[in-house]
Amino acid sequence: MQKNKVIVICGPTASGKTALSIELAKQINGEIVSCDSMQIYKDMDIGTAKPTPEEMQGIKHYLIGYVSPEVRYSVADYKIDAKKAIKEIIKKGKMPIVVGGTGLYLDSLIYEIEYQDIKLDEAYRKKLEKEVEEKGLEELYERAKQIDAKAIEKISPNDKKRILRILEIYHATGKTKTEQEIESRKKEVEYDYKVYALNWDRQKLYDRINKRVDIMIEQGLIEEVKQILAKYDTFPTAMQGLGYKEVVEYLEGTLTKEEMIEKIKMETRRYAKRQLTWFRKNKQTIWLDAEDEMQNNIDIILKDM
RNA sequence: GGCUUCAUAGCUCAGUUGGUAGAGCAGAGGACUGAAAAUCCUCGUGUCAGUGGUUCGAUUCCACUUGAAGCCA
Repeated sequence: MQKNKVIVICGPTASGKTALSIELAKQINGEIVSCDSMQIYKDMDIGTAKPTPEEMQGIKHYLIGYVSPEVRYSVADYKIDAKKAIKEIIKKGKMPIVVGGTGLYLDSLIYEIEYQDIKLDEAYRKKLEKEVEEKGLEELYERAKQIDAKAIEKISPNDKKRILRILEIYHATGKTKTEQEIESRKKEVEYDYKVYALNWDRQKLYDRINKRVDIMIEQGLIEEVKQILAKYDTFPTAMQGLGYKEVVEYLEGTLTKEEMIEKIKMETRRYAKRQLTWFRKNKQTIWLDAEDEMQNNIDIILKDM
């Protein structure tokens, strides 16, 4: 049986994914599934560059602004939500278009990675964090090495997050990370994902990022952050968002306004670089020249259909 | 106008008791399976301001020039 096609538009931040995907959706009767770890949150609109209703032009978007910033969201949640959205779109007889820049989330779809149904053990993570402080990361690194020597080969002794993760997986499931990863890739990929990535001359992309940050400030990013801080109490992951944590530093007086703006620009440029590294890894990806006419790129996508 | 100090990587600065130089930041490349807009790894040749002089050899010492900062008038 032929698999259903799912179009994927990825690329670094500020590369024009939104505009291209909406135009494409209009031409092929599509609907859009966002693949963005920050646009999922409510009330975080300006800083995450969510498409506005006007921009959407009536095209339905899924997985945008539907989670409270107080919720701890993860790739495992995303996988479930995105698959559901894709299924729904196909059921309607429309074409699903996955759009976004979060490489980890995207991989969960295109490689059909299966996550076991386990919750994060907050208490255990806190305990580990405390141990790091008291005994040092080295000791936990050694412990992780005992549990899963293969996984630790690829992990730096400084990579706290991944070292803790090895311990957490073992604690929660009794399995090693290596074992778990093998199991997670057993299922056949359900859809025929066609992955396109937008590419820019680096300097031009950076100019766009810089300009976009200035616009976010003009549009009221600082006010948006103030409102979120007033409305919610905790931010397990949402405050990792670029722009948000820097505005918080500014509000706390750690940074001047100018320093804050420069820092957001710089961190966003680096983020774009990391995104490009991620997307370059998948050799099936078809790269589109974002500086070309939009319709030319749409035609390239249409030709493959 | 006089005196003093400074001029080294894109930026901030070390350093060479004379044998052509190295940190941080920026930047580049990479990794990535439940925090991922996160987290982590690797990568340092540049007329050592310019022109002369001393010297086997000058970025280093000397003179002058240019520029910057400070002090005195």
